[in-house]
Amino acid sequence: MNDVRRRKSRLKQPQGRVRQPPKSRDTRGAILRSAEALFANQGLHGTSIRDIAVDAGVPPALVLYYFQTKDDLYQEIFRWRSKALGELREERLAALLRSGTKLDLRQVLDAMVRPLIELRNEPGGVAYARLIAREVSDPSEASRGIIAKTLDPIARRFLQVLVDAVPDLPESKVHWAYHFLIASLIWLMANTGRIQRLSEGRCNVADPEAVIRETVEFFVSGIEGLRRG
Amino acid sequence: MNDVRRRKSRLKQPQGRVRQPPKSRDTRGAILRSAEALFANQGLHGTSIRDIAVDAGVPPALVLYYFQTKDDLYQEIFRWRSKALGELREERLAALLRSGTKLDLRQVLDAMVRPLIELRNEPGGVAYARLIAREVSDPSEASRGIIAKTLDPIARRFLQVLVDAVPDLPESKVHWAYHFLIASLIWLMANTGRIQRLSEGRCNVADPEAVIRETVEFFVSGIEGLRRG
DNA sequence: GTCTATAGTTCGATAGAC
DNA sequence: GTCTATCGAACTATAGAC
Repeated sequence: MNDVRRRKSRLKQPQGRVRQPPKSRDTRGAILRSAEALFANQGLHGTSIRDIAVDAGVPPALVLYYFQTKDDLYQEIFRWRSKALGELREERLAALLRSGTKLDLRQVLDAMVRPLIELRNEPGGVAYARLIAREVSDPSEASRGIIAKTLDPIARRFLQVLVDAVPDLPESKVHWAYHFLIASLIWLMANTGRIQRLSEGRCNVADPEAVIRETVEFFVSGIEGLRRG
Repeated sequence: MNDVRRRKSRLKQPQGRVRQPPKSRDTRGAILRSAEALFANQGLHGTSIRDIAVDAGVPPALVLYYFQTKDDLYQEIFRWRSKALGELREERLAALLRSGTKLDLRQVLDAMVRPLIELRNEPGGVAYARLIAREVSDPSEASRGIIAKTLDPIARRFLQVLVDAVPDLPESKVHWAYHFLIASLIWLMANTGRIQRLSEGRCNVADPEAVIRETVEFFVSGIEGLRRG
C-alpha cells in the first residue's frame, strides 16, 4: 500500500506549505521545459529520459518522480501548454462571433492564424509549436489521442465559422481550403528552415507579422478567387 | 583484413552468377519494403531492427548483412525510391519547358502536384509518401542530408519555373505561394486521417484525381487572385 | 525532494556455424 | 546467404539512503 501511482496531488504544488521559500527552484518546470525542447527537436522516441535529465540538470530518477513514465511526461507537456493556447483561440473565435452577423473572411483567417504564429513570441513557444506540428503530422499519434482532445474540438468550430463566412461557396471547397491552410500553419510551425533555404531570404519567416500577413492574404485570395468561379 | 565494410559490391546483386534461379526470393527487397512501411508509420527512432526483421520474416542479423547499420538502411530507402520519382518529376518539368514560351500556371501546378499524389497508385507508394513527409518535417533531418540531396534541387527548379509562369507577380509572393503548396502536399502525403476526420467525408482524400483537381484549382485561384491585386 | 545505485529489458551490432 | 547465439551499451523504471 501507500501506492506510488497517486500523483495527482502534486498538481497543487507545495501542498503542506502556505508560502514557499524564495521560489524553490522550479524543478518540475525545468524538466517540462527541457522535455518540450528535446521532444520538439528529436521526437518522442529520439529523446531519452537521460537526455532530458541532463538538459534540466537533474538526475534521471527525478524526472520519473514528477512524471511517472516517459509517455506521461509527453502528455503532460500538452496538458500544461494547451490550456493557454486553447483559451486564446477560443477568445478570438468568440470575438468573431460577437462582432455582429457579417463575418469578414480576412478576420476569420487572422483569428485562425495569429495565435499559432504568435506562439513564437513567448518563451518556449517555438519548441511548443514545433511539438504540435510533429504530433499532428505523426500517423501513429492516434493512439495517444492528444490531437483529438486538444486540437480537434476548436478546429471543428473554426471550420464551421469559415463555412458560415463564405456561404456562397460549396462546403467541400471551404473544407479543402481550410485543410490547405492548416497544412501551411503546421509547416510554418515546424519551421525546419527549408522555407528560408529555398526562398533565399525572399520569405521573411523570422517576422511573425509578415508571416501572418502573407498567409492571410494568400488564403483570402484563394477563397475569394473560388467564389468568383 | 578482409574488411566487413566493403559491401558496395552487392549493389550488382548475384555477382558470381549470370542467371539467378527462379528468383531467389528477393530478401533484400523484402527488408527494404518492410523497413519503408515501418519507418513511415513509426519513425526512424520508433522502429527497431528487430521490428523490421520480424515484418520481413528474416532474422535480425540478416538486416545488417544487407545494410551495415540502421541509418544506412534508412538512407538506402531514399536512394532506392527517389530515383524513379525524381526522374518522373524531371520529365514533367522538361515537358513544361518544351511546350513553348507561354507557361500555363495550371499546367505548372499540375506537374508539381501530380507525381507526388499519384505515388499512392504504386505499391508501397503510400508508405514512401509518408516517409518523405516525415523526413521533410523533421527539424533534425539536416544531419542526414536526405532532403537537401533528393528534394531541394528539383524544388529549386520548379520554383524558378513558377516564378517565370507568373512574371507580373513579385517574386516574394510567388515564393510564399510555393511554400503553401509544398506544405499542403506534405500534409496530403502524410495522410494522417485528420482531413477525413474533420471534413467528415466532404473531402474525398481517397481519390487521387479529386485531390489533384482540388489542390491545383485552389492554388491557381490563390495565385491568380494575387495578380489581380 | 533529491540523490545513488541498479534491476530488468531492449537495443544495435558482431561472431561464427552451416 | 541464412541462421543462432550473444556481447556490450543504452534504455525505462524502481529501490532505498539521505
